[in-house]
Amino acid sequence: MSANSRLTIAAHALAWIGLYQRQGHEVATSEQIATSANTNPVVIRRLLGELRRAGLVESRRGVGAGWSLARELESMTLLDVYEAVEPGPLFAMHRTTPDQGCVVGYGIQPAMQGIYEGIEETLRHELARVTLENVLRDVLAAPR
Amino acid sequence: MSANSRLTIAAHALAWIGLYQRQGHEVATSEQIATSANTNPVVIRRLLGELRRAGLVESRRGVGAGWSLARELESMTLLDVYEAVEPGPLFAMHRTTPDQGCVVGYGIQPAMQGIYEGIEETLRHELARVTLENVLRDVLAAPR
DNA sequence: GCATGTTGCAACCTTCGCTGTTACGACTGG
DNA sequence: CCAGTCGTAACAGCGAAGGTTGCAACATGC
Repeated sequence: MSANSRLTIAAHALAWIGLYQRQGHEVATSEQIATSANTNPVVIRRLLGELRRAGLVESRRGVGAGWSLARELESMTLLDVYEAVEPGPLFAMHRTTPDQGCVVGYGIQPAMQGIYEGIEETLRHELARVTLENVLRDVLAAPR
Repeated sequence: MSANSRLTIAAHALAWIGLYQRQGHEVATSEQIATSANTNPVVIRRLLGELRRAGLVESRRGVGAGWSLARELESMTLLDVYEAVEPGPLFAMHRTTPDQGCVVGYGIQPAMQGIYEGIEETLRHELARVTLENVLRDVLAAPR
């Protein structure tokens, strides 16, 4: 599976904003987050833009602008983040329609569809069990 | 997540070989399977080669050559197939090391690693619950 | 009202993995 | 020896994602 770091970076950004706000700051800039994540500010803005559409963060413009949480970290789960930044299904069907004249070619897609749906439902359930507060706690618990 | 059809095609190929053998044939050719899956025989050979390394199928060369199952479909699970054809982890870390001088940058990777491992374990458990016999049954159960 | 700092967003390049395709050697049964 | 099939390398095409640059939009302070 072509591994995708979008969920990781998004969690990183949310944890960073959350911690920064607890230290008394109002807003965090994409520049600061990008430095922590060692990437480009535009990448962060793109990701946070998707999180904003999902109602997880807010942004201000102008001088003293930046990003802030729209909800408490306790009320955000990895599922919220996952659905905000990962569009498609986990497993894909054939890129071209299989031979509908063949018994297997005809039945394989509905069969796999049903199986995959169950598995993705379980995945979503697991993601929903982890809040961003859990993530931040784990981050701060890392041994020096 | 960039969706990947490898697991789907591999399951298709195994179901096809299994059904073909039940119809009294000894071996299936990559050409036949490719026709059913509407793709190129080389793609099938590559995938089946990985399944052979995992001990799920066997191949013969020479005249009358082709592929056969190494085990019964009942004893193969989607987890076996998944591990044979999907190399990496489901979720990736940052492509570049985050800022180790930042608390979040320092702790984020171990934190996410632990979370992801739990989730992937659950995913593997779900995949292990589905046998290729289940898949073939679902395939044949598709309404006409 | 102007300077400043930041977001919003488009455009483009690079990289990477997968698929598709061609080609050809290796192998084996007849 | 011939024919059919696997085994595998090589390469092109595609799409997703990240990285980068550039610039307009915006809000705040002076």
